[in-house]
Amino acid sequence: MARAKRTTKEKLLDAAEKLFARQGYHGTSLRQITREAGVDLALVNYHFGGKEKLFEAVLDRRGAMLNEERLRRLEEVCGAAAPRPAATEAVVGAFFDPILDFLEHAGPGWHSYFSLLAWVNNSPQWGKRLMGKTFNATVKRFIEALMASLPKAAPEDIYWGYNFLTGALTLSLAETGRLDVLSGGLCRSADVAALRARLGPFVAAGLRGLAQRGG
Amino acid sequence: MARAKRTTKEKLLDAAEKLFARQGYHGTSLRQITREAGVDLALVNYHFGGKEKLFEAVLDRRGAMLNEERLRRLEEVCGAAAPRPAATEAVVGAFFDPILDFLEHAGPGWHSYFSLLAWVNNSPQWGKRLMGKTFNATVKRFIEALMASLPKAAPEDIYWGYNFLTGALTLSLAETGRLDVLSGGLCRSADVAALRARLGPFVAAGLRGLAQRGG
DNA sequence: CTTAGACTTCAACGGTCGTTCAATAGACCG
DNA sequence: CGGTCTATTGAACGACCGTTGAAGTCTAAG
Repeated sequence: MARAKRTTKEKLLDAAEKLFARQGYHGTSLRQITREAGVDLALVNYHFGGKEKLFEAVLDRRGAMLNEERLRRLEEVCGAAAPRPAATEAVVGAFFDPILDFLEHAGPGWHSYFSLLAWVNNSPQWGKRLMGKTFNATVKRFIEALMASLPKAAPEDIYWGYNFLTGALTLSLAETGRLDVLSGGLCRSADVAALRARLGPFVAAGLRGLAQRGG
Repeated sequence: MARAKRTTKEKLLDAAEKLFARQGYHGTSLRQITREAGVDLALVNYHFGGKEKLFEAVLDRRGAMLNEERLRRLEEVCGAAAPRPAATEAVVGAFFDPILDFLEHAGPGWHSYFSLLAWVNNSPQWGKRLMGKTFNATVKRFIEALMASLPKAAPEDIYWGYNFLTGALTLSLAETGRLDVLSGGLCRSADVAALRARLGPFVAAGLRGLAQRGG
C-alpha cells in the first residue's frame, strides 16, 4: 500500500498537538516541537507565521470535522426527518458520541486534540476567544435542541446545564489520571467504553433534575 | 482600626495567586509577580526557595482551610450525631457549599484561588500530583459518603460520578466567561447564587441517574 | 553604641525563548 | 541546460527567563 508521506506542515501540527496538550501553550517551546517533528526550527515561522498561529492551526484542523459530525448526528435526532421532539438523551448523545467515537476508532492525534481542547476550554486566557470562534455556532444549535427537549426548563437552567455538561466532558478528556489514582485502579480515565456508558446518563439525568428544580 | 500590614510573603502569595490563576504557571514570570506585589525580584527565592515552591505555597495556603470546612460539613450531615444515612444532596452540598460560601463572603483571594485550583485540576502535568497531595484524603471521605447515600450504585459509577461532579464544578470556577457569551448575557459566570441554585440539583440528579443506570 | 540576625536591594549570571534573514537545496518547466 | 518558485537550512538577534551572591538596611538585644 502506498502511504502518502506526511508533509512538514502535518509533522509540525502533530507534534504541536501532542506537546501543547500535555504542557500547555507557554510550557511548550518551538524548539521542542520542531525536535519532536524532526524538522528545522525556522519552518514554524515559514509555514505558520509564528507560535500563536501554529497553536490556532492545531485547534482549527480537527475543529471543523468535529462540528460537522456533531451537526450530522443532531440532524438525525431532531432534524426535519426525525420523530417529534428529540429526547434529552438523544441530544446529549449527538454532542458526546462524535468525541467518543473518534477516541475509540481514530488515531492518537484525536486523543491529543481532545486533551488540548479540554485545556483550552478551561483556560481563562484562551477559552473565550478560541472556543467561541470554532464552536459557538454549533453549540447554540445544541442548546436550542436541549431547550426543545425540556420545554418546561427555564433558559437559564439550560445554559447552566450546558456549562456543567461541558465541564464533566472536559475533565474526562483532560487525561489527568486522577480518576485512576482515586479509585485505586478500579476505573481508568482512558476507558472510553466506561465513559460512554456513564457520561450520557449522568448528564441527561442532571439536566432533567435541573428542569424540575423546585417544581 | 489598626489593620495588620501585609507581610512580604503575603504580598507575594497574593500576587502569585492572582497571576497564576489567570495565566498559568509557565505563562507567569517571577518578574511579573514581584512587580504586582511591589517587592524585589530576589525575595521570591529568599522566602520560598524558587518559583515552583512559591506555586505550591499558593496552593497550600488555602487548601487546608477548604479541607477543614468540607469535613466539618460532612460530619454535620453524616457524622455520629447525624440522622441516618445522608441524602446525596446533603453530601454534594457539603462538598460544594464551602467553596460557594468562600466565593460569596470572603475576599477576592479566594476567587483567584479557586480559579487556580480549576486550572491545576485540569492540567495533565500538575493535576495528579498537586491535587492528590492536598485533597485525596478528604475526597475519599466524600466518595465513601456518596456510596453510602446511593447503596445500589456500583463503586465504579460513584468514581465516574465524582469525576463528572468535579468537572462541572471545575469549569464553573475557571472564570472563562464563556457562559456569559453563549447566553448573550442572560447568565453570568460570576453569579454565585445562580450557580449555587443549580450545581447541587444537577449533580445530585446525575448521580441518582447513574445509580439507576440500566436498572 | 555595638553586634547579630533577619530582611531587602542591586547587578549580574548563563540559558532559553520566539523570531529573522541570507544562503542553500530541490522540483518543475521552458 | 538555465531559470523560477517553493522549501529548507544554519546562524544569529535581542529579549526575557529563573537564580545567585555580595552588599546594604533595618530591628532588637546586649
